[in-house]
Amino acid sequence: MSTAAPGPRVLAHPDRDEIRLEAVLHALSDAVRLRIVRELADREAALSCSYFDLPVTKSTTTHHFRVLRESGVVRQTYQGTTKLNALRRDDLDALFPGLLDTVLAAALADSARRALPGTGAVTSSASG
Amino acid sequence: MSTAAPGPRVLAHPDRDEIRLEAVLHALSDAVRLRIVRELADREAALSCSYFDLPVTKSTTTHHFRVLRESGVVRQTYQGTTKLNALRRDDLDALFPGLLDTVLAAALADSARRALPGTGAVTSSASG
DNA sequence: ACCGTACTACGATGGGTATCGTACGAAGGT
DNA sequence: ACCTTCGTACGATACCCATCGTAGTACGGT
Repeated sequence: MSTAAPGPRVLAHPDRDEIRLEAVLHALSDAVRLRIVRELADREAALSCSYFDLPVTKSTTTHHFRVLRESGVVRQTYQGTTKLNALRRDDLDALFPGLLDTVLAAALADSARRALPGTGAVTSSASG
Repeated sequence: MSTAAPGPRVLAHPDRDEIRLEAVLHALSDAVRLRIVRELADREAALSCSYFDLPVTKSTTTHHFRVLRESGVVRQTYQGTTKLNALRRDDLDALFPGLLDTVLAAALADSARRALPGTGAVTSSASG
């Protein structure tokens, strides 16, 4: 006997038109999650959770993936013991054309910029 | 006598290269703030805080404007008793090209979509 | 000098959330 | 069967944050 229900192993995802912009932006406004999304976009493939080398524990990782899934940014599917994470690029692009790519480009620019101590460009502002 | 320092009435803004993507995304991930930013972009002008008819109290409004300012999304300047808020479009566009416009377009799409009950497009997902 | 308008500061509060540790469940290999 | 790997669930914690009300400051007009 299998005692009872052994666990459906099914993950709830928002439908395409249940995806809300604010939830997406919130999901992307965290450093760890942004890193995950960037990696997913770079690899252009579904990656397991353990693929990522994140500066947080496994529980926290689970939490972040859940936020990404529930906001509609990634789709998670079980593949044996591992769970594959794929960017919902089609849905995101359909709903918010260009948003993902622009954020990705911005993330690249942001991290590149922050890696440099001072490129001489003091920018401006704080003047008037 | 003016007792002491009457108050500099100067507001701290992040320098252009202190603006962080995550902070910007976080600032934009709130419905009230997104609404403010959309209005600012639509009017293409600096608007006073009281211009906005927001569903929150004045204290909360102040809070939201501060988040927008401290994240580098808006620039605030005093103009007599009122405070003018202007989108930092130049800085944002220089740092994250296209980000603001894409988010703005996404916000438009999102609110338009949410205004409609059901357009027939049941989307997909939730199938496997 | 007075008042009104515009915004701020402070304190409080409730809810969210990022983090952890530990214990558990599910799938696969030996 | 057993163990390992992968991920989840739950509880705890500390922090952040959106919200409010009230009291206060700054500026401009009368």
